[in-house]
Amino acid sequence: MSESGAAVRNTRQRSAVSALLGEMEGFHSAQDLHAMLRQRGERVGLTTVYRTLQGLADAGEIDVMRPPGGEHLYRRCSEGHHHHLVCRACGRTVEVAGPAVESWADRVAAQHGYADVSHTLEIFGTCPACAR
Amino acid sequence: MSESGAAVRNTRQRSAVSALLGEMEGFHSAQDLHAMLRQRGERVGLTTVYRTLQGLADAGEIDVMRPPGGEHLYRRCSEGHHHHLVCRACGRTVEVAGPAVESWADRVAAQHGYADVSHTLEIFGTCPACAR
DNA sequence: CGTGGCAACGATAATGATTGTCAAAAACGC
DNA sequence: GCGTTTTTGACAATCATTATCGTTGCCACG
Repeated sequence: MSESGAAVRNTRQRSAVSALLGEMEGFHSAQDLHAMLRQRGERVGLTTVYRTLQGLADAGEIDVMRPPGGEHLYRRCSEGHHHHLVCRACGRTVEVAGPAVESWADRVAAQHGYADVSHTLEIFGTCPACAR
Repeated sequence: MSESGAAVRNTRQRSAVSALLGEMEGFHSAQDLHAMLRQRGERVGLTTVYRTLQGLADAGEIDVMRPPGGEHLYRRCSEGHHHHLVCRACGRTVEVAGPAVESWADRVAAQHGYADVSHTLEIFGTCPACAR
């Protein structure tokens, strides 16, 4: 028992999910991803997909969105803190950064004495292609 | 058959839900509110509570939050656009306004050609009382 | 190279909030 | 009051997510 109790094992299924996320554009639900893995012939259980996605999300390697309407959507994103500009119609997503927003949120929270601050921000709109 | 067929009727149940929201502080789930109405002796069906809350939310009279963990939370808020600073531990909520954020969001969306823009923003932290 | 411990897997059942259904009741206009 | 139309509400249905638990396979160490 080494002191680095990571104990995260490298399994075929985990690799498959991670690889799939690497290729995909945009957000997809857990069940979507599961279906795609099946189509590819990868045999991965739905439970495992959920578990893996949660693990990746906890590790900060993917982003989670909870759109009104039910399912959680996951996506491999660039590193660092950023937010999303999402098309209501087609789902096309643009990553946006807003340093000013980050500092504003921290400042406002601090003013009210709140500590250990985080925030969520999503921008919705209709993209140029769908606007027509 | 008139197209202006709003026809929103004023019912005892609707008043009860609205009144309850007026007295409550903080966010509460639909099932919470339903239980409270029951305790008061008001006889309102759970289905109706959901419907009423949705109606109020659509009308912009209350705000909805979807915290990680499941249930939708509803709250009567001050009018106008604002966001929430929520304590992770006790749920205490502060309304905050950030005109700069609004314009930033609109500007960013416009830069990418997105139209009909809206956004959601929540700030989470630990309030002074819970920090100790 | 073999083996044992332990985490991960995965099929299935359980959970639980939300939504749909539809007959009966209540509101509103006249 | 009366008829029409909306609303109500008990219950069933939906459906994504989570828990369960026996099995499998990874990994380290002998």
